[in-house]
Amino acid sequence: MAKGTIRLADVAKAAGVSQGTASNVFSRPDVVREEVREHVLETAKRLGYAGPSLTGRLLRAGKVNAIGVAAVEPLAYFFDDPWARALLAAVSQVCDASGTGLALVSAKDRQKLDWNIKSALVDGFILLCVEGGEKLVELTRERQLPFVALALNDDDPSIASISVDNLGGAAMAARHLAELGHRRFGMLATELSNDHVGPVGIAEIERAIYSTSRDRAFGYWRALETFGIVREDVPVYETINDKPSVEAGLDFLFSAPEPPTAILAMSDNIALLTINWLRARGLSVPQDVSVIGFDGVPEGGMVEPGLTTMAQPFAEIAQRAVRAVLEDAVPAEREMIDVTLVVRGSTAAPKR
Amino acid sequence: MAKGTIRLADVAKAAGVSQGTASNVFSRPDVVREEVREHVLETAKRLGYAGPSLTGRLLRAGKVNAIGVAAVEPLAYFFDDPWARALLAAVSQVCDASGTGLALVSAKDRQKLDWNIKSALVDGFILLCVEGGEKLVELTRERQLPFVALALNDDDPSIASISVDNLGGAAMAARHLAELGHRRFGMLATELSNDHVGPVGIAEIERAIYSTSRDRAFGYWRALETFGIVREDVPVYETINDKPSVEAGLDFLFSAPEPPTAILAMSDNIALLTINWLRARGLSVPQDVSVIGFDGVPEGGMVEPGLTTMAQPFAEIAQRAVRAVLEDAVPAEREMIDVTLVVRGSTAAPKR
DNA sequence: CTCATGAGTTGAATCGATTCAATTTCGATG
DNA sequence: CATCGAAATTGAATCGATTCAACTCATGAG
Repeated sequence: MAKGTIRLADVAKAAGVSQGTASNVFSRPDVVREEVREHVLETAKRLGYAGPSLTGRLLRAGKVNAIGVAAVEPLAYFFDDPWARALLAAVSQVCDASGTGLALVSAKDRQKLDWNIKSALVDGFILLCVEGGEKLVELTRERQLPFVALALNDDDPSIASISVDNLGGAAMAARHLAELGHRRFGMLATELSNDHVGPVGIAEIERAIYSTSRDRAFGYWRALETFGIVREDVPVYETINDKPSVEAGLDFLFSAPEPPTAILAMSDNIALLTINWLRARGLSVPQDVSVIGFDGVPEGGMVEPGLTTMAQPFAEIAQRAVRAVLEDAVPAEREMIDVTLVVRGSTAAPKR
Repeated sequence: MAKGTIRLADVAKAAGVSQGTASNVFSRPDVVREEVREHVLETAKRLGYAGPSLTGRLLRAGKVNAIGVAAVEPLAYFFDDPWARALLAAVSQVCDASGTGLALVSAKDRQKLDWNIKSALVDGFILLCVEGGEKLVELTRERQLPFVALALNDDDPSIASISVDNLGGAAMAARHLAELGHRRFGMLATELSNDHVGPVGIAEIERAIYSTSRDRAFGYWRALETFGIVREDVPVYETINDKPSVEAGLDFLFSAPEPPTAILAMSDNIALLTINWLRARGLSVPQDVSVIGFDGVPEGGMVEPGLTTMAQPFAEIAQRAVRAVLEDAVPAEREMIDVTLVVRGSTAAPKR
């Protein structure tokens, strides 16, 4: 019938009311007389009006009612990486509850990421700064929208960020194992520097560019030292959080004359890979080797034996992050959140 | 300096050019003289202009450059359910490549879903119709945007939909096991009707409201019958694709006097739960019992033994779905996609 | 009978960019 | 030197709703 699509103005005219009233029928129905409202609604239906156009509404309102989650990774990362998934599941729950939309923004190469961030229809961003965090922050800043950075490897106080207590958490993890009686440890690290995989020394860790990994290492060391174990005695292997590098790390750690009885894994991902590797070698967990992870991803509770780990309170992190974005995060706000020790089956006293 | 935020008009005025030119600087830079362009760009930067407002641009363009993926499930479903994840990972890859944004839309209760679909800023929808598909389609229709339904349990030809060949795939799965020599089967079904869990008879399957499950059952039967196995001899247990109901189903199947040597699972999820259950009972897979799944989720390749399954070509499905939405799906288009048998370690010849 | 009250309605201004026909500028050509 | 065409620029209309001050019209009080 109509030449183009039906506009609010068309409905208003057809129903014989002003555009203002027609608008109210949809966005503030209580203010218009029931009789009129029904008539307008009916007219709208008759005309096949699809409801107020969002863009029109947006233009005036200036709010999209959605937040974006961004990372310097391909989009699929959000569905593949366990940590990202756990976090997003939590974020989506908060969004669900508050009626906020969720848009995924990402790209591995800078060019595209730039464009994606520039053109995402959102009111603010949650930044997953696992890698390339500064780039991401920089790009997002230009957009002049509120944002909050998660897991940022940077202490710039002008960036609103939420992170977990890596130092304290790692210390708690190491203490747990030491208290069980372990004395020979091996550490499997997440990224410390760019493009490096392999055994690393103390000096390299101290000047690591990724503070998350560095803090976790420091935390492990600090706790172990109270048990008389010095850093020099704890071999460390840097992985890139994937299967090949973790297995290489395990080959390295277990080729030592006195292999470790406990593995300090800086992520649950690494820990889970470790358990599989040990199993395949005929080593049983936790009888032969104890393994502790970090993050508290749901997968850790679904394997046998369950993974002992330092759990991040994903729900709380998500809650705060979303709120911060929605309420226009105070830029100087830096929050630190505690992790909790979750003891499951992958840790026990050493054999003898 | 400016009272509010900087608009394009402000930049134009400050740079001493018309608004039209200023607009061109950003959206069609090639058309404006380099000299002028640089001057405007510089002015914009000086003023702290955040780039053309998306809403303003949108209003004119009428395109958001993003698609929504919707399901009648809580948002977290997209990150928790293996099938949804595999699919979304594939969809996101396509989106990434084509520079299309991705928005997640969902809600368990109808009220909210309605609102979410109405207010999602997208150019079209991909509908995950695992459950409550008709509701979803109905709601989406009102929005008058292109959409394509995946895994729709309905044969309405007026709905653009893409689905896999459940019948043929299931037949291939059953044939694979029968050719290995299996003769005693047990079937663990995904939902056939609403709110029912437990053993089901042939008649109930024939009048199942979910065609996906029904077709898979028919497919299994068809193949088995060519091996002389009649449907009456294949016990079927209807699950709701979660751990408790699957375990109840296994209790049922294996309490028979002659327990099955092969399990036909209608989803990889069920198959994986089955393998765990069997393991816990001291039954080894595939020596004691063979298990075949359906879907081809990545998890199936990461467990030991690997899961034999009928793999959906997620990448292809995603590709077609996204294209259909972006190119305004011809409503009468119904596509059927083949699944392929992926043989891994969970199936083998029966013991003797 | 008048006036205040308030619910309901109207119409025009507004949000911020894009677009396109019209106009100006400039260089090249006959 | 006049003229033509291409390139660059301008200005106004436009997208589709929301908002708010102003207005209408009953109703009830004084």
